[in-house]
Amino acid sequence: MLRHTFLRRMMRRAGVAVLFAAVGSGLWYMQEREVRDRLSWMGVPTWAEVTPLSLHRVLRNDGYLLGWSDLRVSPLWVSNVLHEVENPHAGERPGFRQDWRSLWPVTPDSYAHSGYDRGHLAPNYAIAVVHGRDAQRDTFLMSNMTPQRPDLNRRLWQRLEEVVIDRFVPRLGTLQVIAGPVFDDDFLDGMLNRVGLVEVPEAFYKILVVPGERPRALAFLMPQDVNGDEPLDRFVVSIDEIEARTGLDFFPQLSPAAAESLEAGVATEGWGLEEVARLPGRF
DNA sequence: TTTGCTGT
Repeated sequence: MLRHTFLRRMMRRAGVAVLFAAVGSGLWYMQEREVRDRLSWMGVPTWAEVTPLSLHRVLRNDGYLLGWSDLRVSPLWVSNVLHEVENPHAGERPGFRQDWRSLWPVTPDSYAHSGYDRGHLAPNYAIAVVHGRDAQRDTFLMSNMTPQRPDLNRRLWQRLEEVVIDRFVPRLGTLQVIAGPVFDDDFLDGMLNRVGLVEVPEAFYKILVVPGERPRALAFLMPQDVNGDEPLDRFVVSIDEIEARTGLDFFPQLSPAAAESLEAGVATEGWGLEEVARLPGRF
């Protein structure tokens, strides 16, 4: 009899524990979903085809999300939202920091004497202005860096980032931005072509979307090997082309019809791209 | 007001 009540009491406790775990993980899941929805319109990028090289873990940062590949030792995509602000102001540049969530030791020194820059994917200035100081600090995590040639990083890519926050956002309002690297198809080349442990991309993409009833998109694909003073509109591509080059599926929550109309073609009307394509660089 | 590196 005594034994019987003891068992029942234990069962009840176990039940309560399971209930707590279920509610807790349910709440965690809902909150995670809520954050992801806020930081990534129509869902975070996913892989079109499951291979070891396409796997990524979603790392949550202040102001942006990042898909981390443990095999490439590299981000595969970063996603953030930009909107207009009253008085744009960015604090002083914080220092580069190791991101312990990457597991692999990628330190601020890892790129030294490599000939490559530590190139931001989620940009310092735009994120700082829109999302504040803590978000700005998060853009300096080494997990947000990819090896970029200086002429790309400091010139062409910098001009693109400047045009996005200074021209496109005021003109079009809120923008969903996704940026990331493009890698060589060859597995062995990828294993050998590294800065420290980090795989060196052969190109970079940036996708801009104006969300809404009839969303509009503009996408760029820029190779490492540029002079830096090329007009930006030379690098415009369709989202489908970026998906083909990266193996990623962007905006997976779009219906097939909506995805087709947004991603299949190139439509530059309305962006004012001609006016900004040749603006000189800052550096 | 926006990118970085190297050498001291």
